[in-house]
Amino acid sequence: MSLKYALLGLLAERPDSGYALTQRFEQSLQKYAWHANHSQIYPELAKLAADNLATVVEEGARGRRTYAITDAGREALREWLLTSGAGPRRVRNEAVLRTFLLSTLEPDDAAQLLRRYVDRAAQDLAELRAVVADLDAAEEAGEPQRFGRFAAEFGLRQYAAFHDWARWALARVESAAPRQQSREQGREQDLQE
Amino acid sequence: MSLKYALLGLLAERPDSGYALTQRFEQSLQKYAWHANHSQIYPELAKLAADNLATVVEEGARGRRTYAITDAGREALREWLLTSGAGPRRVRNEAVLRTFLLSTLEPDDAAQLLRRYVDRAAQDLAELRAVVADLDAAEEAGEPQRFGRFAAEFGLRQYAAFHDWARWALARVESAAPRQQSREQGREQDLQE
DNA sequence: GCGTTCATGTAAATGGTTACATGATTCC
DNA sequence: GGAATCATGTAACCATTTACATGAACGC
Repeated sequence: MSLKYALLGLLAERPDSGYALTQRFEQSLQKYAWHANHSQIYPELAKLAADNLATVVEEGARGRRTYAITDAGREALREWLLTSGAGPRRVRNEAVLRTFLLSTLEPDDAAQLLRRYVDRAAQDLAELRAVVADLDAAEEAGEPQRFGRFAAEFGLRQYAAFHDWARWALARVESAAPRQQSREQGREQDLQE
Repeated sequence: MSLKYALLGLLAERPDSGYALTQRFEQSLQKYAWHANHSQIYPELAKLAADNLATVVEEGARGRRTYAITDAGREALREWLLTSGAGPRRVRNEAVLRTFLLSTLEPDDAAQLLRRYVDRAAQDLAELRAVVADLDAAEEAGEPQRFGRFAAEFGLRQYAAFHDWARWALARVESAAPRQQSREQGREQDLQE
């Protein structure tokens, strides 16, 4: 069900082809909200058109078909947003799963992984800050964008929180096993026979 | 693939039955990391046993079968955690999707929803803080828990970030359309002219 | 004895991924 | 003319959800 509304949401911002929507998915939604690839998107667009929630408004080169949201589509989207918030919050996020399970590792393995996470979060943060700076500059210049800026800010705060958490977790893991983090392996003392 | 490792991870903490694992899924993983229900978990456990990554270590009342992770299972889990971090980070999170799409609504609708989100995040935060306090108290008393504390701290920081984001978004939406929000709640003081 | 919780499963349908397939257009 | 990109689709497979199904044990 969610894919349907994700597409309606993207179309509510502006009309686009399946190809373009696939790209917008990759850019704005994939990392935080929802993922889908083209083989799912094309049939779903056909379904939206069949249900009169979207229509083909243009046929261009290379069989390109541009879809636009209809009034019925906009209403369906609004309805879903305003009413559907109550249910259970189910999440699937493999990266987070990995971080949770990391506490099942030996402290040295866990610390090694956490260091990688901290580094990568820092990188992600730097990239997003650049994106946000661009968006803000564009806004200064007059454009009214909304969707992208919200998403970027969300990502920014999420990554910052993750970065902080990973450093907190690393400190905990290191203080739990403050032995040798000098050599990376060489664990000799753990045969407590 | 992820379900397999999620189960191995839970079993790495302690042996449990399919029934108990279903509950642990609901408590610790569902909200942030991964979701699965019993009809998926039972067959997957059978598969783990067939692959010798887990074994039945006890058969109790009511057909209860307790599974434990094997050495091979522990090694498979470690392998996955240490090597699989590179791929694309795909996320499915309906709640976040809804927050992103909210910027397609009329400002008044969006503001109304955001207020709900702010309130709920505050509630979630309060609940988690209580959980964390309990965990920390148990730790003071000697128990060495690891998994649950990491997850709880993660949730805490995540909800805090979401709460902040929602308030930021609300301020933006309200300043974009500062018309009539006088009724509906009773907030009079926010025209800080 | 009756209701609740414990406990496990299977089947049908839906949702999602990966692989296969095709061809037009653009840029060089 | 050849490579890259644009553009759409289908099919087979795997993952997940929902619904159906059963019965033992426990608390009262």
